[in-house]
Amino acid sequence: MAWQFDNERPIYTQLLEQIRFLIISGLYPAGSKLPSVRDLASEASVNPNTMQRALAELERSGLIYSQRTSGRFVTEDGVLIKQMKESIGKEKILTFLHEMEQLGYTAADSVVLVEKVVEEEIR
Amino acid sequence: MAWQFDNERPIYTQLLEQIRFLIISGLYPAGSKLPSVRDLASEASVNPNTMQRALAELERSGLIYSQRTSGRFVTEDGVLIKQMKESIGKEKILTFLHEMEQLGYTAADSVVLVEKVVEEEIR
Amino acid sequence: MAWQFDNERPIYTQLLEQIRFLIISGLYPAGSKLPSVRDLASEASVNPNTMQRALAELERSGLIYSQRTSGRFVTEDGVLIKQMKESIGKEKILTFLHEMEQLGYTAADSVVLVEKVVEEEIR
Amino acid sequence: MAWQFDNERPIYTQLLEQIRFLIISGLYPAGSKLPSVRDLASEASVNPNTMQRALAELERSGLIYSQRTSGRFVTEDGVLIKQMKESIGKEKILTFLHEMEQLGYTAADSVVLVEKVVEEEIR
DNA sequence: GTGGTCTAGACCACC
DNA sequence: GTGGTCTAGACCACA
Repeated sequence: MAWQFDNERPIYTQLLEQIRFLIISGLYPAGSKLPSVRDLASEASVNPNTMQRALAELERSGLIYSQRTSGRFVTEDGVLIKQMKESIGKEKILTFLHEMEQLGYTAADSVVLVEKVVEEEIR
Repeated sequence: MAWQFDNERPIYTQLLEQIRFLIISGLYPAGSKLPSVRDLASEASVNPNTMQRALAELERSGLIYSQRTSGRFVTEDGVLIKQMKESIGKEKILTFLHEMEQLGYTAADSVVLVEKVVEEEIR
Repeated sequence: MAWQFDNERPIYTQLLEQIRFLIISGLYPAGSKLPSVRDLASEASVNPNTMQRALAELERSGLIYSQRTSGRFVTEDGVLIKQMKESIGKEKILTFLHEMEQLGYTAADSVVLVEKVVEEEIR
Repeated sequence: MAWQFDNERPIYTQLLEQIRFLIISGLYPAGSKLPSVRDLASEASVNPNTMQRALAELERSGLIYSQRTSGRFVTEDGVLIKQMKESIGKEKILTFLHEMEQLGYTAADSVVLVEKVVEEEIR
């Protein structure tokens, strides 16, 4: 896994997103145990406090839970994971459409443009 | 014009975007004179310095220029305005697609999802 | 004559420099009569007040003088004109050398670099 | 370091130039950490905001970058630093030659005059 | 402690 | 009245 960050946004946010991706994509399957904070932190070359914060946020969202003695685990609730993915995705789409409107494109315009860009990318 | 801001991002950035929208959408036509910094600032209820900063950034992008003592004007270059709109739009699309991939959706998935959301919105 | 200005410096300064050039280069010969402020201003598309100020500064430097009733004239003192040219030139050279030192180039470095640039330009 | 300013040009511009000199000359080596905004500001006896602005401009040029919470650093790209020095130098030379032409000196004249002034200075 | 943002208020040159 | 600069002082998120 390539951990890399930009300076524009908080590190912990970017950590959160990347770990969330690992879970949502199934690389960290439902119910599996996460590496320790220390290990995750050293792997990502960040301060353990920062990693801690990212995990705490993920815990708040319900995607992971911590077992006092034995560490942190991905939720066993596969449905939750799927819902999470879908709701975040929808959120991103709405934000995107809103920003495009902000630029003067209607939702219909945006659809067409996205299709066009995707086609270009494929070529 | 309804000037409103969220607390997540710098105000000057949001000012910039909103003014840019006014230009791109043609509400401030090419070559037209902008209100003075002070007027814009008071209209948006921000400090003149904050507005100044937003305008300075817009100036750097070439969308507006300032005439030492007579005020600020929208660029006369209509083509530039159009290009700006398109390039910002494309940028937003690419960012969006990237974030969706980050969530586990392929570009093709994203297209379908956007279409679906737009349809829902219309209903 | 092509009158054109940039926004970085005061208009009257740029007017001054351009008129000074006309005198120093002999296009406005020693002793000759200058066009009226109004004519000069309209030709340069600037406010007469601005042109007035430029001429006043030139007058202060001794390059021109005004005859209450009959208008403004270039000084008859050809030597003064020549001296002016040389002293301004020397001033510019010293400023230039100082700026280059500011960049980490010695005076000797600067000489070599200027020669190199001039050669390139010629080619 | 002797921080001193003239009143003709914005302080932030002069700060920028002086810090740029420190970098270009190697006094602040590639990759090294700069003092904090506050420290630099107090050292130069200017308002932190003014120093901030100078640094922000330097950042835009690529000579330095900021690490959200750990400070600002000189770019690690030594080549960029060298290129910057050369391109700024060339720019200054072209401006100089242009100004001299404006005075009625050809490029060849200018070369000779610069040499003469430098010789005088040495004596 | 670090960079970053914002406000309030002042001053300046220019036209 | 216009843009531009500067100061002083405050607050914030982040690490």
